[in-house]
Amino acid sequence: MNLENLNENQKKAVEITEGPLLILAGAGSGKTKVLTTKIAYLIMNNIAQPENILAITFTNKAAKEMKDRVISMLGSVAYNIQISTFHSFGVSIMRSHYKELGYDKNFMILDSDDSLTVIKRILKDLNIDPKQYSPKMIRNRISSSKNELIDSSIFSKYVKTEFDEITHKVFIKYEEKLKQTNSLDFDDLLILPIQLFRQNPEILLSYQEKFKYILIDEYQDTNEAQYILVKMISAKYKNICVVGDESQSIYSFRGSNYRNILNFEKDYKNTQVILLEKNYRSTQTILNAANDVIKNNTERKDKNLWTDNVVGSNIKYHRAMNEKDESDYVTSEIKKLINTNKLSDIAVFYRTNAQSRNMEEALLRENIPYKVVGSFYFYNRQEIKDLIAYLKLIYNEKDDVSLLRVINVPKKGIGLKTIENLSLRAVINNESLYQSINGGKELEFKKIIEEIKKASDSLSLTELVELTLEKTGMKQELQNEKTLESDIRLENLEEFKSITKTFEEKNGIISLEEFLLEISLVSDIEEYKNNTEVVTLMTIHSAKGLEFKNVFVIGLEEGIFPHINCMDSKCDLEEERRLFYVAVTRAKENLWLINSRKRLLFGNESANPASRFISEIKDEYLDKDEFETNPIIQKRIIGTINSKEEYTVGESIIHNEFGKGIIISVDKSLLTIAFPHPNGIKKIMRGHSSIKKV
DNA sequence: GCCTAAGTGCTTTTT
DNA sequence: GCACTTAGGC
Repeated sequence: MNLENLNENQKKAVEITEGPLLILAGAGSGKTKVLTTKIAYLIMNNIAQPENILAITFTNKAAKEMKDRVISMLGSVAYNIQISTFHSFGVSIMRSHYKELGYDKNFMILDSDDSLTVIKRILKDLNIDPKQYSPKMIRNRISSSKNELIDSSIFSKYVKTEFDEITHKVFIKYEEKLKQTNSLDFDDLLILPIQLFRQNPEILLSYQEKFKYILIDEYQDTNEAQYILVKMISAKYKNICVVGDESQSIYSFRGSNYRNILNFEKDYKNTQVILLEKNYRSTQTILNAANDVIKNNTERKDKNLWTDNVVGSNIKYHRAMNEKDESDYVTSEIKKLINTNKLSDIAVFYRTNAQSRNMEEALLRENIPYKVVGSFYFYNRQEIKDLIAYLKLIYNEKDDVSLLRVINVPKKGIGLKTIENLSLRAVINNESLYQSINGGKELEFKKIIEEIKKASDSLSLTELVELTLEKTGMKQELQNEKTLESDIRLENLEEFKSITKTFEEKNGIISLEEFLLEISLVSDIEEYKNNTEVVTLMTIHSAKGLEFKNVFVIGLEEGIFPHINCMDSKCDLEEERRLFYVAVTRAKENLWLINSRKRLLFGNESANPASRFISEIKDEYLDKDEFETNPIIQKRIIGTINSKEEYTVGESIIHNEFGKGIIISVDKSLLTIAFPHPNGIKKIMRGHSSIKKV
């Protein structure tokens, strides 16, 4: 096989096929090229059969990209290579071994929203006030525990605070509920395979024998469960090749631990290490800027990323007046690019999903086609969620969560009372809600589901969707409504059918099971579309692993990026900096860094100083476009507080947490108060703690 | 049981 | 600004 187009180290990385191999690959150093070439090398040199190779990536996007590349190198044999995300790999294990773990064949996967719904319901059952104990926090706590392989019984040993105690109670119920409804959450997809392997060494052995060659991309982002899973499967042959860069570790909120990559040599004896330091992607200027920023992090291995690409043009820094002005600026710059660039060469990155909206509005106004990657907006629409809930229930009647969602959709007079009775009966008889239906208006509902179920065997997926929309009355209801709103909903449902159609065209005859599994892991509509000639909008997290000729990073303000929740601890701040590093190193030729003096945040106007990351870049690499030097922003926290007392604007008060402040506005019982604060960040707080008149 | 208005809290990031 | 919850009238 011809490895001529690789450099020395890349070549070595491909040729070392036996034993543990650690590839420390800086941004843009061609690691995907190395990985895909390595897979091709293994197969073409008959070292491994396609089915002996397991390649794991982090995002669906990355998996798809790798698969496409391998297919173009190897042709159809490549279809037998398991290239997937950790989670979809987990699904494939569960589909073969659900029995050993006591699940039914038609298990369902809950996304994080579903998990939250389950937890809210448990809180209700346990009479716990969700305002006092945030369901989200409980969910996150449970999820991170699971990712550390801590189940509820182990968790009991770590209970210290009252919150822990509540979490523990909910944790137990949550486990019960999921098992009872034959459902798995995302974390189960990692920990159940581990449990399976621990309990059944012979099954583990079969996986070890099957996957003799293992490749893991973005190893710095693995969490404990993923780390253990990989370790187990690779234990026999130890042909494990991991690629990563601790400077790009950005998933610690999900339990990822970049020390996994720093410790790889200790974990796997006789590891060979290869450094890929030459960058093929970016101009020298962009690379210099990235290096300037990342060197402010203390916890990192020293890498020296270099390139022999051209110096390139300076990075453009623009400070806009407000968020509208910001997106208008980006749009006008994009318009300048259109003549000489493909739209697919342009990307806009932001820190939080909410920031896409202004950008979308501006692009819509100017008729510039775009796509928002990783937006679950479509699947989060009420009508789509309802439809999916119906489909899930048709597939798995034990799915109580879905049943509760749609039992009264469209409205048929089934309210709280009915559901309470139903729940009670279900608990007593230890059966699902669906099973416990035996009369009333609910029976009508059950009959409809039964009818669709019966018909489903002889229908294609798209036909099944159509039948569901008709039999349930969802379609009729919307057609009768005849409002703008209902029209949009109908359109969305049509769009859903076009997704199932595309799906069928791509995959042939597809079962409801396969479809539901797929959309539970890939709930991003863009993955199913082929609209390639568009500008790409996405969060920096989704941008990892990708590259674009022209990159805009917006919202570079203290409090947004670095995000306000990440500014307190050094460790979080370093992760924000790594995130910024990822953003910058996506750009091949041109980079814009943009922020705004003022913006509407949570409905309040706020003024944030420019992100510290900008000042970490040497001035010589920046073309600054701001019509005044950065003013020293007045340092204050703004708090809004409920109060019955009479206050007037301008009055001084004392707050028991923030100290002295001044009333800025009075709106009914809502007060907005300014407090001096060293960070210069506005913090919105409402409805708690007391203030006193001075 | 359904509808509406008022109230409340909230946004990191992904599978 | 928005989505979600809750209370109260029908």
